[in-house]
Amino acid sequence: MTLAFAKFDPPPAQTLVPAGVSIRRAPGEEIFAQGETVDTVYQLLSGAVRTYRLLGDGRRHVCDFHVPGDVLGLEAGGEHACSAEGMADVILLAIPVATLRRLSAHDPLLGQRLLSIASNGLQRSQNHAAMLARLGAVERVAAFLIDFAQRFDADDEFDLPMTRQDIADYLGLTIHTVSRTLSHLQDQGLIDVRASRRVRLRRQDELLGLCA
Amino acid sequence: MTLAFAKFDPPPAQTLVPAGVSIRRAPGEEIFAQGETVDTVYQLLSGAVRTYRLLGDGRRHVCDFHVPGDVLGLEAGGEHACSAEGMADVILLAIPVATLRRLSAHDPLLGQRLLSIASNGLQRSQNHAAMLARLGAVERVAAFLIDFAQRFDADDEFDLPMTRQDIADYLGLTIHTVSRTLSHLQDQGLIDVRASRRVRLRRQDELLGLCA
DNA sequence: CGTGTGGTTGAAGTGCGTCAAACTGGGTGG
DNA sequence: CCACCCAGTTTGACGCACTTCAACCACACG
Repeated sequence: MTLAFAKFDPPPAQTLVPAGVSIRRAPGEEIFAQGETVDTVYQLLSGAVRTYRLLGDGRRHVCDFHVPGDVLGLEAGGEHACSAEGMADVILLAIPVATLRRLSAHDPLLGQRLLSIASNGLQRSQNHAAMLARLGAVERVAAFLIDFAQRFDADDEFDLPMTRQDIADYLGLTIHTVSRTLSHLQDQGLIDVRASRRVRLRRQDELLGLCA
Repeated sequence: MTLAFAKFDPPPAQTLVPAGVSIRRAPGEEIFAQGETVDTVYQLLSGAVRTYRLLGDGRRHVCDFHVPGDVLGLEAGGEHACSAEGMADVILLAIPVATLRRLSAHDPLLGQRLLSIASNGLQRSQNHAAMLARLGAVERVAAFLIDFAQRFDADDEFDLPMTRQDIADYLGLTIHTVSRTLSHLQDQGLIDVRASRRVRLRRQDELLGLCA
């Protein structure tokens, strides 16, 4: 658990609770699945995770991408509304909900912390919904790049841990449109796609201007 | 406050806390506004409320419609991410966040209640996002009608408290598409639009089948 | 009876999806 | 070392669903 921290830089801001065990997952491996009973909550220590839902007819919707420090699986009903998978090698802190409930019964601060995590998730989801409802393809891709850069790296050049299909399913587009839009932004000189997974943001201010 | 309950049937399941004062708002009147500091949380006692965001260029996105019993304004950061307005005459219970914080410090059950409210909101928002990302106009309108009927009324005929523009801004469509889609569903015999605001669901099962 | 707000409907335009094909880089085996 | 393969990606041509533009309609209110 502390070992997991040691080799990464920077370490997650803080662990949710001084409890739980760290687990490891390979890329593409399932962490929890849509419909499963929620008995464990996870905090991502390193790597990157996607959460997604499968619709009735097989269409996929990526709910969010998660970075170290994020808490996953803190959900309302008794069962998970999303599945979660690593997009790279992933280390997580697994915390039984029973433990969480027990601790928060005596620690109002933890309760507030959990509330704040859920509220933050709500806010992210509402941003996401607003984007899907009202922005065009260029605006969506620009918003995605800006958001990703802020959350993962804060640098202006970085590697994307997800495929074009993941991005498309997150943005409500097809891989074709995502690919075309990235090419388009490159033609405009706003970004460099140095390799399919490696991107440099050249005019972050202009990208931001595109996000409405 | 109890007076507010008395004249409505059924009354909201339960009040959040035995505190706060009831306030009244006219249709279209603001309850709180995007960007304002969160100093009060509201529980809707009667009427119907829309929460919405304005994007940079004036486009509007309706985050959700709220029914009696719903809690509004429980948000993460220090400020509201949405504005809230009544769509009809509205009665709300206004609870200072300071009160809420004080009570929840000594009542872990309240903390869990708040967490569950926020998680439910998150789940609704994720459903909403998935719909916006992946469903077509007919599916969106069908999903909206089914959801609304379940939450407001549970009957198969009801009045919509919102305008076509509200629905369009909620579904990520234009009023034209919403109107056309309703006409289309009526032509199929799935619904009756008895007046512009009054709808009857004739084949709820088939509507449900459209929602993927 | 005139005016205004909200809703419906038609015709034309367009942004993204679909279909189809070519490309790229990494891995494997001959 | 090269031939091959394969998943992921890019790009083009075309079609369609939804938007846009433009009327017209319905009902409430002064």
